[in-house]
Amino acid sequence: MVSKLKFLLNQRITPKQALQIHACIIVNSVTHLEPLLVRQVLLSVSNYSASIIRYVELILHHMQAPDAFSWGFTVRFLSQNGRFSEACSLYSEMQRLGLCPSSFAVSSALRACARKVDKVGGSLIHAQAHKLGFCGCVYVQTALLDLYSRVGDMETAQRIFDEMPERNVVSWNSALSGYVKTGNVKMARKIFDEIPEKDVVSWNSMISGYARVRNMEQAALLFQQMPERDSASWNAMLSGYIDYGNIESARRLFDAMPQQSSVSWITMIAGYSKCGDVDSARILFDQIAVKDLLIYNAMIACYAQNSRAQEALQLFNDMIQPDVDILPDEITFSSIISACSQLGDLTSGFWIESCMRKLGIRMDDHLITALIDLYAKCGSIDKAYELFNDSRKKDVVSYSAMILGLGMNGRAVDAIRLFKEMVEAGINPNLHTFSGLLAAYSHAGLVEEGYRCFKSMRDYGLVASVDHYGIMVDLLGRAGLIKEAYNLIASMPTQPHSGVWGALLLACRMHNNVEIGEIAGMHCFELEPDRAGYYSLLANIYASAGLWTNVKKIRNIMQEKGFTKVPGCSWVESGLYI
DNA sequence: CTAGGGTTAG
Repeated sequence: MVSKLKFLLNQRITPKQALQIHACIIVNSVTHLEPLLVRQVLLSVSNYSASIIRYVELILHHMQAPDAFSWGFTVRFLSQNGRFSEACSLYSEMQRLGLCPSSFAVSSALRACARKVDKVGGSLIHAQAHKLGFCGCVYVQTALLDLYSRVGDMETAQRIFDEMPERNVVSWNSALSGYVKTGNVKMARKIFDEIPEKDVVSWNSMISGYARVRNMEQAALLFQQMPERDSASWNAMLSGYIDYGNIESARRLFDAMPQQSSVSWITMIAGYSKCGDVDSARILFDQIAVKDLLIYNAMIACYAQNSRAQEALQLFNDMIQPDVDILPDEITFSSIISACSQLGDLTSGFWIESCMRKLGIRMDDHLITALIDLYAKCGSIDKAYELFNDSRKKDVVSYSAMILGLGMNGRAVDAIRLFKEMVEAGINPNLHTFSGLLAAYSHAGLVEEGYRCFKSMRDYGLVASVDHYGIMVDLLGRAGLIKEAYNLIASMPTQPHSGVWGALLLACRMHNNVEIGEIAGMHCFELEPDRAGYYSLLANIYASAGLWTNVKKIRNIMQEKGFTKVPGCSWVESGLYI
């Protein structure tokens, strides 16, 4: 068996073959493998990142006594392929086994902590590197510099940088990107100007620094001045224009690029997604000759974020077909679960969960939160609660999902309690949190408390969005406080959308208020002329007041517009309410 | 090995 494996490994193996080797190891329980052999397995498969990562870890765990090299290699391998959590846990595991990490493993583990923005974990490794005497190694120093830069501790980063006896261009660039990431363009520029030999990465970092603070003029200036541009330079400009909200400029740049990379396509698709232009995103997507996992993820996310759940699921289905055969990852599933949640489709939720188990997908915080939302929206509030309670890291997103779910399931008291718990835990609520909380008050009909809650948003430094006003109008309107609801709309700092006026119109129908109902109706007609529901609501308001001439007028308009049937109960489905 | 550009949850 071992000799057979050895033979295979001396060939140039493909990912599929590597998988077969792995299967052999498992099936035949070859646990007495020599470290050398496993080392070769690791080296062979490391050329095929994405789909093979999970197996590397498995292989390691099937070795009898892996040596420090194999552990270190695996840590580096995982860290370089975006599996930061796995890299960190393997790093600590090798130490529990009494193996001494090399500077190789240390810098990889530091990189993993840096990317995870895990300052505590990173500091522990820092202390350890110190003890092991690795702090004189320029790679370790640069990794430390990068760690503190990424967690936003620029004082420590600067200190490490100052104490470095020798700096290479990577060290300079790490410090530079630290200031770029913390939004300190001034210091970034200072570092940039001091770099003895700037390379293309230095220029790119500085460009994205300007792009980050929306200074596209300076970014464009540097872009023109730089001696050579690579793909990342163009992409930095591209994402700058997109964050700036200037999709047209982004597209012009995209079309002018000498060569679009995978990153360019993804940036562009995400850009269209952000401004709601799903169709343009799809047109781009279809033009891509070779689509990888991240491109599928971007397009699926685009559908999911723009309420086109059905298409998200369809694309997911396409990508797992044998002719495409791309393995989905955590990010794919986050979007897919969100899509199922939008459809209120618990059945496909179960299917997705079994799919994830089959693929060995790890439940990360994003996935747990997505599942909480799915179960909560589908009425399985207890299952959602279970997930929430079991989750290690509760943040503002998972709390918000849970609060929203409780409110929707008529458990306003629990929602309010959870909100208090969250604030006491030192987690700051955001706009999403208040959408859920206000909706809970609205469902429970707690007018005064809801209004107080709405007012309290300011105390958290939050400015209510149109949607929050919509919920408040609904809350007041249902309680019959039509005039107050109307005044609230009048006091809005931004233009109300049709949802807000629609909520008022519905309240007027419930309480038969002709005067304000007319105003609300007119606004609705103006904002959404082709929605029949608004017309019939106003007609009903007139009818209830016996204003039959007005009823007739509305009916005539409806006929002219070709609205034949008067929708009765489509209001909930039509999305006026969440 | 360490640095720059991209995809995820309410």
